[in-house]
Amino acid sequence: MSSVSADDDGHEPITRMKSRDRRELILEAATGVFGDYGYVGATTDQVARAAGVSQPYVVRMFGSKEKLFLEVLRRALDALLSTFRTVLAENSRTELPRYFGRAYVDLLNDRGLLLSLMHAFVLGSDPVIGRAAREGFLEVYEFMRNEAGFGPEQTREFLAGGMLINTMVGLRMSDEFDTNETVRELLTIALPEKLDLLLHLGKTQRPTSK
Amino acid sequence: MSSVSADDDGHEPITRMKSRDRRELILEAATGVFGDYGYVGATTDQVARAAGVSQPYVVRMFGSKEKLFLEVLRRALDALLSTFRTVLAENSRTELPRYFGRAYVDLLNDRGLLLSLMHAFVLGSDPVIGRAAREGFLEVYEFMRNEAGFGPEQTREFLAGGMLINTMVGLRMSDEFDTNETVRELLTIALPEKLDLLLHLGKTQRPTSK
DNA sequence: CTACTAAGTAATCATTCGATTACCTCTTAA
DNA sequence: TTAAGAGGTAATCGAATGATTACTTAGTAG
Repeated sequence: MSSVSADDDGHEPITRMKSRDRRELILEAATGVFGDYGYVGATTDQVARAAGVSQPYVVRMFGSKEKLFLEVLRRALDALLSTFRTVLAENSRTELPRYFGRAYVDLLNDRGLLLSLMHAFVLGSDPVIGRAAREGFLEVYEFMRNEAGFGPEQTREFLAGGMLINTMVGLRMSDEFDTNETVRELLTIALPEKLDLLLHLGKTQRPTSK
Repeated sequence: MSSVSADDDGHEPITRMKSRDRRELILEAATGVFGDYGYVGATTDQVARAAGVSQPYVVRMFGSKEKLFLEVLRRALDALLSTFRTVLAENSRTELPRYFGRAYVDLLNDRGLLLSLMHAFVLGSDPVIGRAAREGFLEVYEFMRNEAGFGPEQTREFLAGGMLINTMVGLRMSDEFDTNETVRELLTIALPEKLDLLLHLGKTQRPTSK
């Protein structure tokens, strides 16, 4: 969730914002909340609170919870792809996989981003979200094959590694890092360098109440 | 979901069963439903209908939706591990990875089994389900390392490949197989042989109403 | 037979949640 | 200065859902 004023509770001088800016704020908050609870599990009220606005405002601004999630998904994919494109532009072709890997793990800094993606990837049965999720995954696949010039097996390896990382994150496996030897082993294996990054995201904050 | 009398609607001579058997039936139905809609998205009523019993009966038999899901998760893990143990016992150590891979994909025959696992793996933030899911994943990891004798990198590769397959299934990517060239490419790459199996599971049946 | 137990349901309740409505109040252009 | 539009909320609604309660009825042991 937003690192600044996580619990934007109370009624501090809610400064009026241009709706574009407010929209941005809400999308960031929503990314965090959807990442933590999933599409179905998250409530528009949680998003509203995290963004410091009222629940009806969230719904009205995006039309529906579903449309809000679709925007979150879209933004997450854009962030992922644009990150990769930057990496692609700044590095030589050799060693590219390693750099992509690093960049991917770096995306964990944007709390909720990869988690929201992950949640979308499991919603294949949903008529509208499922379609969007499939198309999103395919975009990434096509980027690898066509833009980055990865071969089939190289692509498979990369995507598979990414899904393993996603799973570790989705499971909040890092929460158990210093209490469980096996977890340490697993995470060390699963994360290509950058283990420290995962660990310093802070233990998953658990809002006790919805 | 159950292949026989999928929609056990109406009030056909509901033969009374020993509760052990009924329990089994409900667990199978629940595996399918949870696989399709996820823990939060699935309703106890959907499970009940799929099992051909009333909703209160489902809740009473398992205590709560949460406990029901935990049992589904437990069974899925047991099925996975016992399958692997069988493979392990029947084959020589060399070529083991390939056989595990096949066995894993074969598990797709048990509709909902891998999907339910996948759904659990994304619930890390849930206090009780998250813990169970982490422990479950660790069981699989430890099996690979200790029982199957996989090395670290070999284990990583295997788990990563598994997560990629899970993602393809969760996304219902195969639904698009014959309408999208890229999907064909992706699935061919992602699935080590056994592609046909994934394709013949039947297009995800979509009950239009909950 | 009969009475008891286990299998199973109908009815209904309390909550939760997304959405809608009706309203308020800043900001700003003329 | 003021009207109007944009930013924003309080109140509330209806549907969905997990759970509970109070029953009914099929087996089955004696």
